[in-house]
Amino acid sequence: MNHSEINQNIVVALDIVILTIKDNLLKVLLTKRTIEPYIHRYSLPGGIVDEKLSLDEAAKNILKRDTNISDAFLEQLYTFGDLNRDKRGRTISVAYYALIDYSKLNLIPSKKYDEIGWYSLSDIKKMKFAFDHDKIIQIALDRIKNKIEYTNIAFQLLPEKFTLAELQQIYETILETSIDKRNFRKKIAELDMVVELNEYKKMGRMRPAQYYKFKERTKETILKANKWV
Amino acid sequence: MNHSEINQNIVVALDIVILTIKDNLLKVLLTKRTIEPYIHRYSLPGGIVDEKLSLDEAAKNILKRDTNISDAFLEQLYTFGDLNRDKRGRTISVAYYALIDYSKLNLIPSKKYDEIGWYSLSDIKKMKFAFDHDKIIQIALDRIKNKIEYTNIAFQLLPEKFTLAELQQIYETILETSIDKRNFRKKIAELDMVVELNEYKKMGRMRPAQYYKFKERTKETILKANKWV
DNA sequence: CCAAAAGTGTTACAAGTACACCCATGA
DNA sequence: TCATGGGTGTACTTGTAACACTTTTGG
Repeated sequence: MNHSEINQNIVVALDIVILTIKDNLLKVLLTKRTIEPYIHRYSLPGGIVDEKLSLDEAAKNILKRDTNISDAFLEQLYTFGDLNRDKRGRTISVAYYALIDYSKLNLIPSKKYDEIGWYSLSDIKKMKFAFDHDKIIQIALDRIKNKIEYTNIAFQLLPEKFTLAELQQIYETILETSIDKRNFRKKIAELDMVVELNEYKKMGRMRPAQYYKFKERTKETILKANKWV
Repeated sequence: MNHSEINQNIVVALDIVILTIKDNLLKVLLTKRTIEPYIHRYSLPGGIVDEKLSLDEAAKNILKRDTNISDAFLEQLYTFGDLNRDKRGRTISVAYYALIDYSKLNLIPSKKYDEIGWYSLSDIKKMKFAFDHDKIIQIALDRIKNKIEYTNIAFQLLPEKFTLAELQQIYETILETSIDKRNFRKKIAELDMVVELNEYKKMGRMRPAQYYKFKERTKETILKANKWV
């Protein structure tokens, strides 16, 4: 079969679940659609894939376009390919998810959207979404909840310098549990992934908290060794 | 943007890494191409996605077409979207992987292929592949190696009745380790996922081995609880 | 009675969990 | 001096790993 003979009518879109933590809440970047279909519903940042870009490049471009961030953690999530996802015609969406440090953020409003903003999980429960974007978000949340357990991706949500309480808060927020402070610190020390700095965060009239930084900021690392079952 | 105005020239393909275990070796189903491009190289079963089928349906169809199996474990793996994957034009491939019980197998030879067959990991190392199919296989192997640790997917590689030695062999083959027999049996018993049968497998002049079956044959189950880090 | 794989428990070690008090600061 | 979050160690429980012998069968 020659490629030019293929008469396949599928549009390839790409959507990104961009996550951050602000005020101890996990938040998703969403836009409110101003055009049909699904006008006035919320949707993920995304677009049609430019055929001259690889999927990873296309994802980077969208992230840059909507957040002005170009070095975040960005990973493919899943490809959504049900029929009738999009009323306009057959469309599959390659979904990605990104984790960004809120302090690095610089939102770029787009003409296409009248609202672009961060919404917490409790906001999301009440909202109506375009396409299957609620499902995409749910799968992204499941993924990060799972992945934070055995990798160091929590890094991506923090600035260069952070306190151990801040790091712990990231875990608690994502896993929706509380963690014992002493056990947490013991484990982090064992993992040998952070270095203490000689700087302290002053917070009102409390004892200042020591700042730490990650040894390897960018690289995703598997922390847990495999056991056989 | 109206869908009909989109002039995007990307072909959506779908490839499946079909895995089984035979003679204590993990094997992949491959075909040798008889047409250009990549003539005489090995490739995964797959094809162009029919726009009238969802991705999951398309994957099922291909699995059925090439193995005549319709109830196997089949899960989306990853979507490969680099430029120049296919010399003929821009193509992305939504890859799936499947685990099947070799004893259920009934290969359907296709005109398109002059050889369709099972190849072990040691075979694969020496072979030349079409497209990026070597990369796809590697990612499927990584996935199953990881997933066998915390789910019951090993089920899918065994027939209804099996002995504990056979189950253990599946784990040993996939994880490429040896496991202590007593510890393995203890763990399997704790997981409460198998039931003993009053049937025994006779094997020459050795003591017969008791047959077991899985409690829930079809459902994928998460076996390991999440810890916080 | 021999060869071959099936089957079975206990001990030692590592990892995870639970838990309570002192410290440093600014108001 | 007091209120607040930062910072620390130890005992207990659970899970994992190491290890050797008896059983059943057919030839």
